[in-house]
Amino acid sequence: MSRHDELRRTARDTFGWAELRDDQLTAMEGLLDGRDVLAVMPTGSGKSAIYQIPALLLDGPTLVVSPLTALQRDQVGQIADSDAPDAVAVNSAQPARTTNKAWDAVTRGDAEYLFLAPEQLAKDEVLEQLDEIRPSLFVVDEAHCVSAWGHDFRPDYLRLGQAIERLGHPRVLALTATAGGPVRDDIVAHLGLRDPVRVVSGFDRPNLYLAVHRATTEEDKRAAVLRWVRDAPKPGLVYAATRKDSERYAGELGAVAFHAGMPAADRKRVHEDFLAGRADVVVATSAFGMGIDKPDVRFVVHASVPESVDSYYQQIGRAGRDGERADALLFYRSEDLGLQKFLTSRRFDDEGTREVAEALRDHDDPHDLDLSHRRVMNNLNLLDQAGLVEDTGAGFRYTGGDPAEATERAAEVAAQRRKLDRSRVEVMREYAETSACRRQFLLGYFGEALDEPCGFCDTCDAGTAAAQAPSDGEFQPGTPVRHAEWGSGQVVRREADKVTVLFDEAGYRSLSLPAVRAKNLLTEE
DNA sequence: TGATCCACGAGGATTCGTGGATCACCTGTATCCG
Repeated sequence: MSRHDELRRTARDTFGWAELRDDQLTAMEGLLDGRDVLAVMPTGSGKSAIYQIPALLLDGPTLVVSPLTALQRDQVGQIADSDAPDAVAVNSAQPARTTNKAWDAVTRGDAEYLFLAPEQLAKDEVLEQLDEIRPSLFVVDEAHCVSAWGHDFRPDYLRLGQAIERLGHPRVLALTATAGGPVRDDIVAHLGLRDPVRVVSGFDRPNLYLAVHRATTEEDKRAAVLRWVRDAPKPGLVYAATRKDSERYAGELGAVAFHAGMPAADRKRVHEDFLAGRADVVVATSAFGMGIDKPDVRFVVHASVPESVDSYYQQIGRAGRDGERADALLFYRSEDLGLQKFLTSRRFDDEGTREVAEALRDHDDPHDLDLSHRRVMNNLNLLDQAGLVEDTGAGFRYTGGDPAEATERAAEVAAQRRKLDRSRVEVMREYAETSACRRQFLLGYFGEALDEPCGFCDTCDAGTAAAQAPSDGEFQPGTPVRHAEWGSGQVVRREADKVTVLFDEAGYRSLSLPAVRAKNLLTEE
């Protein structure tokens, strides 16, 4: 039997899936060949199948790293409903007895799938257990979290690469629904994927109507949001930048709020009410959405600009999954970018970095310092990225010399990261302010070309998009270029008189084409 | 980064502009304690 047939038969007999698509098969075959795989596919396109099926054809259990315990529960339940072998989860929220039973089941081979959060893999005893059961497949679900959260919020995400090595580098599958080029590279680099098979399926969501409503004052914007949402067909989602704002809009709209500051029980209820259709409109911070797969969401409104196109695209992707028309509308004031810049401008933790460097130099465990876990890990990650720390598997080896100098090198790494974050905010500005086709803009950002303006966004309707279409073949997206000051980079977008480049060091920059031509600012490489 | 508050001072009489200080704040898991 051919491998395709074998995969298809397993899909049908065990999971009841009648068909597998080509991109799913390509990714699965990569795994069966022993390759690492990075799969970027829209939600609802059967991403989980990519590991669930090969897992049954490979010897040894499958480890799935997933960011939320709620998602883990859903997945365990979904597998339990199929004819596949058992799935179990290990996390801090369950009784020790349940965790012990889970480990036993995986060790004995009774359970095939083991779900964990990345924080579990930071624990020695967990890695020892995993070393014994020798997983044959290491899955990182929602892999954009490596890039989105690993650099500050959940630093254990950046340690997954070391965990993979420590387990003898089983084949690795990284799965996500949103990742532009730099995010993909970040995932590959931090997980240490070896020459991975990259499967990227289409980003376009042609049934989403893209539009931006510009406002000059906060009051005007607020009134416009309220007016629009009241008249819009429901259900829908409104994203606000702050918790306070989410509650205020919810109050004014007679809708429900959702943010991470709410009690867990309330959050659960909002989530369930929205899915069940008991709540028409949820006004949320970025906390809402992961794991939401509701087909008939008619709009995703942003009452304030988010911090990157990656986040924006992920959030509007929750609309119109049924394929019917849905609206993705951004209410924009350029002043709102300031808040995002503030939020992404983490100050470098000079003192903490030096303390961690000193502890490592003296062969002390940095976790014994009087610093939070997050602070220790973030500084450790910075030192690692500056090339001053080596993970030997048994612990960290410090190669940084003088801690004061090491701190300076780490500061440079942090500064570069900040530059990239800020330039990502600037790309959001460009999306909001462009008169070119918004769909071409978004798809271009993710490295996908759309030859003609889409005809289904506000700039196309206004007739400005057509005028912005580039007239010649110079500086096409994907072209490697060099700039005297900003070094090397890659073109990500091209309009009639403007080109946007992602520079390795300086982040995203937009340059005026007449100036580029007149002063010969960019050379194609 | 940007909004807001307050003190201050010119110069005018309950005004108005300026500058400095202050504050705003998105994401989850694990662990400990009562």
